[in-house]
Amino acid sequence: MDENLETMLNHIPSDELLKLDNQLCFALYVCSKEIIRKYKPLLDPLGLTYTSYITLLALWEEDNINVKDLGHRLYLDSGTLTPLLKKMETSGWIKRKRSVEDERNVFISLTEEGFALKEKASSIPRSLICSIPFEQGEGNAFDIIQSLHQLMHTITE
Amino acid sequence: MDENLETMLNHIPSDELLKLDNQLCFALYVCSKEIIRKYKPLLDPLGLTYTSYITLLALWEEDNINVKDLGHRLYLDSGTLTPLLKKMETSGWIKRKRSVEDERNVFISLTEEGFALKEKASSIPRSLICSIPFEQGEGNAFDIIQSLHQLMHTITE
DNA sequence: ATTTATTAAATTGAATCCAATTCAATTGAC
DNA sequence: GTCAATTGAATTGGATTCAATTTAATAAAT
Repeated sequence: MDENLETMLNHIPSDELLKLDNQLCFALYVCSKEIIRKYKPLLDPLGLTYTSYITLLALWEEDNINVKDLGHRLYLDSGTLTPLLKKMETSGWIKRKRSVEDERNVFISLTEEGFALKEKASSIPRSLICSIPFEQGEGNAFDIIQSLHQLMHTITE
Repeated sequence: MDENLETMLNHIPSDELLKLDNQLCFALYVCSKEIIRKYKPLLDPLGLTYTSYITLLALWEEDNINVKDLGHRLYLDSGTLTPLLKKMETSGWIKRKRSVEDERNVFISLTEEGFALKEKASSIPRSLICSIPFEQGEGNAFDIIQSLHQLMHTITE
């Protein structure tokens, strides 16, 4: 079995390759949506959406970062981030401040409230993982995360 | 190492659990978005979006299905499907027909054009998998799909 | 120095998605 | 048979996302 992937694929009929359950994209898409849905009841009480949550996760690790770098970290562009960050500023969790050295840059920093939210959010990852009834012996969350990161880097070069 | 997951989690500091790269949701979310982006150049020439593509995949497997069952298959609700299916009808790929036995049901069936599109789409899965430079020895697309399906079922009960 | 190119954010427009509600048809309870 | 509950689609409203464009600031080229 030392044929390469391409050769291997040519031995699989197109009909099989077109089945919904054989699409990597569909499996990712469904898992992503469904797991994000699971966060909702945990985030709602904090007034957070999924996107504002991951933005805070990024800022709790690295504060005072410009929109470009934040977007690079979160795989989001300014079209998504600008309105989100404006809302988060209104909510009082972050400040947006244009750089004086280079006025093209807008730096995002946490407010006291934004930083304090970390405490309240600290139970979320545990709650979430525990809410997923992983089978014994089945690859657990950590294993899957690792595979996905490998995939993520493979996809995005 | 026969402690359960919950006990294990309690030995990991909250700070570690709150890191962006340790979130299962974020890894899924990024992989999902990035891989869907990779489809765009393949789908654009056929006039398909990602959502209409997976809808056709479902219909090529099972034609003449009502909106509810289609939604169940695709993990989408009528709020998403109704406008999508109307557009796909306008494009000439499907027909929507209200059932006479039970007028609450709308059945979706492929037109000749919709069925014929399957030929043109048949190269897409191969093109896509080949466009991802999987490392030797790394889990390949098929392995990941399998893990994700397990996860999908675990998440959605 | 002036012009050109590049960069970072912001804006615009289209598509997607979900949650909640509405509406019509059907089923069930009595 | 009538009223209430349920069901399947459709609708509405809000949020998210990306692609493409615009604007302003800076850097580079000549």
